[in-house]
Amino acid sequence: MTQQTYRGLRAVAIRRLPDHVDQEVLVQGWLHNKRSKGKLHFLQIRDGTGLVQAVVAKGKIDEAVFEAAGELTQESAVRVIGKCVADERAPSGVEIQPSFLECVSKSEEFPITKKEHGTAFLMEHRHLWLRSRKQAATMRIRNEAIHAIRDFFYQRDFYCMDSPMFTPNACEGTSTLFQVKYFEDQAFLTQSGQLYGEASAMALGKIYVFGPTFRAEKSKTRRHLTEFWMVEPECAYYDLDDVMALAEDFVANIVTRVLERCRPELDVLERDVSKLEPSTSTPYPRVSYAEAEKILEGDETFVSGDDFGAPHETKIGERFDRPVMIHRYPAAIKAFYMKHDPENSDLALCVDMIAPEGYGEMIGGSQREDDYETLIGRVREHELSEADFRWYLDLRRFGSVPHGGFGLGLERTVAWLTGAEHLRECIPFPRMLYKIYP
RNA sequence: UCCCCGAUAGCUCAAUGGUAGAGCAUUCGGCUGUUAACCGAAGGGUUGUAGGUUCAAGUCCUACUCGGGGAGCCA
Repeated sequence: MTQQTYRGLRAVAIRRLPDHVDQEVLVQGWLHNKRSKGKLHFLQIRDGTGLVQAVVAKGKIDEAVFEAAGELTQESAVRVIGKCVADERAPSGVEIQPSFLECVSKSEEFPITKKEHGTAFLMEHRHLWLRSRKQAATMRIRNEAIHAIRDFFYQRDFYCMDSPMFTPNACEGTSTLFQVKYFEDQAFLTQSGQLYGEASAMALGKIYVFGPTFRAEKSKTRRHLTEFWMVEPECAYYDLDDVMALAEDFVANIVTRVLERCRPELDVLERDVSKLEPSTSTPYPRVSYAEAEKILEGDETFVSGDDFGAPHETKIGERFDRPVMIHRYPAAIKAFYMKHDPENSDLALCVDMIAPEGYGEMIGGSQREDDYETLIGRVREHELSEADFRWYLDLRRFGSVPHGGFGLGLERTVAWLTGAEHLRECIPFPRMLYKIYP
């Protein structure tokens, strides 16, 4: 048995139809929309790979089939066999002239119609919203970005070394974590795989962690999710300059790949690709925290020495046509594991990459503290549990080397690539503050 | 946690304190090249909940509930 062949024909993906012009094809999908004009029905059929129209003409097909086509409702499942022909009048350049049409399953009245809907309504119907053109296009771009990420690391001899989702303690001790019951004990959902990534890098040299991360912060903005995907490369024998070089190569590679392979999707999303093109080439601009501060001169909302807020990042990001890397923040506002600048111990050897067009912080990274005594001092200063960090401190006892890495937020990257208004459109089923349905 | 905005037909929205309306969706009719097709007709409402002001409240006031955006935090 197979569903992939029917009446002697193998199903063709709609995206591949231009390769099958003047052939008899089988298309299996759903009715996206129908435009009926008397003795002519235009059926817009989608199958997840694309959209094609089938033209059902009275007199050229069984009367019963013509009638049935007229009764198809939006999102009914349909199977069509017919000749694939090129026609200028067809939206996709090709169309199908059916000789056979079967309604596999008639759809009830579909909640998402051709007119506009509010986001609250659409999110409530996320499971159905994913069928719409723009949402599907966004998901295909997300897919391409994921493959670009894995290929980038594979080609450079990085090993995928995923970190656990369950952790016994907070990684950084800063953000709020989700608590879960772990048999008789308490555990947390990971907020970063980095510390485990460091252990993996000491084992395999260059590694990356790629998985979901969880933040219980009560953030309620278009730039936040409580569950999101993060890629975290970590490399032995890397300093801050190496980390920044890797970060810009990495992002430029993703942008280039998406521009090469996702033009139809970017068109559907009406993304202005000229805004992305500069980001395909490196180097990316690098400014120190001190230099970034000067850009904000005169901004009364900014306090020197503090971290940049979202509006400040936007303001700095707008100065450049591609992502900008801000490095060497005051160590006081950064995590305990970051190495301090030997030239100014008040600064951390860290970098944030800010996306253009106000998409915010895409990457956060640093060179890590590799000296045992210094690190244990920091653990104490931050009042973290030495016992919990025993294994992490061990990494500095057994052949410690300079190392570093960064974390890239997948959804923020996809949001920037697609020009999405909300991060929640960049993941199939977003988890947000108080929102866990569907 | 704090600040701002909103809630009217299945959906998106309109309605000077005075008879609650349109487009889409649905149903019926028309149309052989539609591009969110179009044209004609029909059904569809306890205006988020509870109070209050008023001769009269969708509209003004109070509280609550739910939703949206932003701040902080970060990817």
